Amino acid sequence: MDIPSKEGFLSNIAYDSVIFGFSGNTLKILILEYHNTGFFALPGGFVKIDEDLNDAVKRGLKERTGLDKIFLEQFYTFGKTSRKDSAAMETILKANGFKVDKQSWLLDRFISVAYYALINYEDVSPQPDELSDSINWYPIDELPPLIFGHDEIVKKAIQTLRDNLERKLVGINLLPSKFTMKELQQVHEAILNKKLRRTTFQRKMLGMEILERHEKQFSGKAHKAPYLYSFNKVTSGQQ
Amino acid sequence: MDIPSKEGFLSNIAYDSVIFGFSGNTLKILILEYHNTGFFALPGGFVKIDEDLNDAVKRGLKERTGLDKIFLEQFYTFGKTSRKDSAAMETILKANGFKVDKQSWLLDRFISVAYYALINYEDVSPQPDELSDSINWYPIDELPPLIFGHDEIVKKAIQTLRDNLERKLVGINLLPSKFTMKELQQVHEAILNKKLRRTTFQRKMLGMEILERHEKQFSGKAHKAPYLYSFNKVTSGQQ
DNA sequence: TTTTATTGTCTCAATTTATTACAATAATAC
DNA sequence: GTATTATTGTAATAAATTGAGACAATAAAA
Repeated sequence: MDIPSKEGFLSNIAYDSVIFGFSGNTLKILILEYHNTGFFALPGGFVKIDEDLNDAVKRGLKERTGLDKIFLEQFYTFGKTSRKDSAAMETILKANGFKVDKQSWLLDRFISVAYYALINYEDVSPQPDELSDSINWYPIDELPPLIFGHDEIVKKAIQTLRDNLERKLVGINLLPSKFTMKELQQVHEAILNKKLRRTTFQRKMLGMEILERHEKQFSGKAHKAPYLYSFNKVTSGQQ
Repeated sequence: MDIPSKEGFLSNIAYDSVIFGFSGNTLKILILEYHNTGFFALPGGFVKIDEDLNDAVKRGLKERTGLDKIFLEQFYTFGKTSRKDSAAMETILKANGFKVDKQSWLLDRFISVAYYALINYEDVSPQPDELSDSINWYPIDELPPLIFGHDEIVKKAIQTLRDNLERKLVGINLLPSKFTMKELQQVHEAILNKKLRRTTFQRKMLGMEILERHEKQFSGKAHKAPYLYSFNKVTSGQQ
């Protein structure tokens, strides 16, 4: 079988996406594993000749998660020559039954534009692409080693998410449309990896005047029921 | 004359740099003008096949400014298809006496990784490249219209600089190694485009404990001489 | 010697943030 | 039913930060 054609894609340019979800009080990332190689990597892809870069990333996310409108933000472009790993790529292609030509565009060097996405964990059942075996959620502190320098990309994604958390209140994008104050606090705690003070957190969130209060949620627990909140404006990093 | 050869450069990838300087109490940017076209643009360039992206940008800056170690930070990668302007590029090439081939790589679409640099205005005498006529400082609120979507790049660069100013105290990189508190305040005011309170500003800067105080500067003015300060740790966005 | 303009620092007020306290429940245990 | 338990929402107070003004200390000029 021949390698997928380069036709229609830009050369030397790729994107990678760090897709965050929140479940079991833990921040998780979608990682894919390539068929019969033991190689793990971030989901990524290429840009079509006549496609906006951001649209290419959205297209890839749609294919992987089925989701259309999600929080998505570009955070860095990685361009070190050391990122190239032809041997790993060759292994992956061979494991997928492709005939490998030394001149193949896939063995070439790519500069990768990295994005992070925030999605509601419950909304997705991730789909692997044709080269990969599986795509699964991994807690951010239990990631397998990643190829193609993707470890560094994840590290910077987490740092960016932390930096943006307060300024843009991005954590909301990891929750369902209605959530309790406690859930929001747990998201913040998972991202920052530290405990926050309940009263201060609550006052700060309400003080921002971007939360809308709804009916109470009767949890069945032996205590006062919490209110549900939703976000009352669009916070999207999409340009 | 034939168009410069594509040989040795990555395809579809370029970089653009927004180079800030501070002079006459005003924030300025280096803008180049192409020979006989009336077209203005940011200085940019291409990445060699076996060159790190960051190194390519540093190389370009060195050629334009003669400076080696300067504050440089990547801030966004622009990838809209609408950025392509083959007509303008063709005009530029013709004005430089090149035979233009419709297939030329220079007429192709580029995804541009944008960087901003902060330099000490007095340290440079900018050099135009072979395609351009001149390279000059322009106050940020008196820029000519720029081609290739560079207006948008400048806008985002200024916004990034503002966002980073307090967090990273980047303004220092626009000054000589020794400076007065007043000069530092003027840099901040130029970047934020608003007046700051002298006493509050001074207390905040000194409170950060990253300034070192030196001997007084005798300015020849009829008042108390100010201390000189320098920055006591490296603040570089270089990766 | 006095005047002028600016600098460095202090004080007090205003605002913001942290911490504690406590009343209000929704279910449970008796 | 009534007391108990585990939260939640909010108010009250303390601590920290920031804003605004005051003032003494000059370096040079008048």
